[in-house]
Amino acid sequence: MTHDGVTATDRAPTAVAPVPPGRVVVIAGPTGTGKSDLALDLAERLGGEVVNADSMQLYRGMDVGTAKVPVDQRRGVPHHLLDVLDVTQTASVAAYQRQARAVVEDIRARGKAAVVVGGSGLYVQAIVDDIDFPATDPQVRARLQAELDTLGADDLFRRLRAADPAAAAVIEPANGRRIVRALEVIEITGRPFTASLPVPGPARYGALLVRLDRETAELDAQLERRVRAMVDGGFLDEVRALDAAGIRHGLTAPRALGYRQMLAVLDGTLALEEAVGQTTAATRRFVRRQRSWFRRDSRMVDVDAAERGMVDRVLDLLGADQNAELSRDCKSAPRQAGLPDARP
RNA sequence: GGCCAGGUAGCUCAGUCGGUACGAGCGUCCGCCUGAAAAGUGGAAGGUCGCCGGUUCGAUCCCGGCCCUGGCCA
Repeated sequence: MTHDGVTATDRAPTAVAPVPPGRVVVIAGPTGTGKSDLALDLAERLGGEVVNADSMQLYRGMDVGTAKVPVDQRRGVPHHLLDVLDVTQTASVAAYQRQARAVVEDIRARGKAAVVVGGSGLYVQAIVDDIDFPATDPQVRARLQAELDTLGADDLFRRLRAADPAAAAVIEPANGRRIVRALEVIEITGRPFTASLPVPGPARYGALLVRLDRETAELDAQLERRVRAMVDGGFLDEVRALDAAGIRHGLTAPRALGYRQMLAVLDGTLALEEAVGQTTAATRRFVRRQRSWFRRDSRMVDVDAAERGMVDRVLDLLGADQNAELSRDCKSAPRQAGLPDARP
């Protein structure tokens, strides 16, 4: 874990409202909007620590392609949950949830602010919402996956419809991935797969949820520049090294934006220019998906990345919110029933 | 200048042996999302069928002219 000496005690003088210790702020939103920078600024001003909520930055060695903030640019602010997985390992939201909550709780216990940053919507929700992930079983999963490959989605979907009509009603017949998971859960737990979303109650830890975004045309142009800069910055070499490290044997890492394309370039099946174009296009599509994911969360506060003074703005929001936060903390606010409240 | 191929959805292209374009992929927009989530997936909106004229009850499809694109020849 990256844990360089922290000297964030000397904060810049500000006129914003004071922020109580132990606060949690989440910086979410589409990729390429400058979340990492904003998070770093906030952490610096708050004397806080950064917690990564980006599924791909979890991987060791995936740096330029994931736009991971280089160690020497972290300004001494401790960063957590970066470089915790080998590219051959499969990422898992449930595992991430446990680790991330433990990290956030540890930071709070030390009286510091936690700044969670990332564009992986489900990961952010896993920290802040009461999502309970049913267990998994590699054996069962592998078998179902094999059946999906040989029999096809239609066949498994029929099975799901028989086993759990409610789940079949919400899952698309062609979505093999979700069908497999549903069947897996049913088999393991012996209970129907309740394909229902968690009710978005108040965010855990009284977290402030910030949705950072910027105008589409500008963001799209920025993405194009960014992909180009990644390639100029040694993206291909990075992927070559990861290839040697066995990234192709991984399930998650080799499918990451850009990495898939660079691997094709190494194979000689894709021209570099083509790869750049495809990566940009895929990233654009990803941004649209991220937006539709975050859009539905009414708790989020919008911040425009083009706006000046974003940091003060967020600090103000944190300060203004403090009474609500304090009362929530002191009086054991009712969480949703049936779930362990992991707050310290 | 001559010959050939072609001009159909934003892009690449199907198709209609004359009767309201079953169009497809990509893109765009909107949505879904419970141990792979930078993954996986559903839907919608888009077309004066190059232009002008002719034949015909009726033309994107036939005829003539013109414009444009690519190739070949000179």
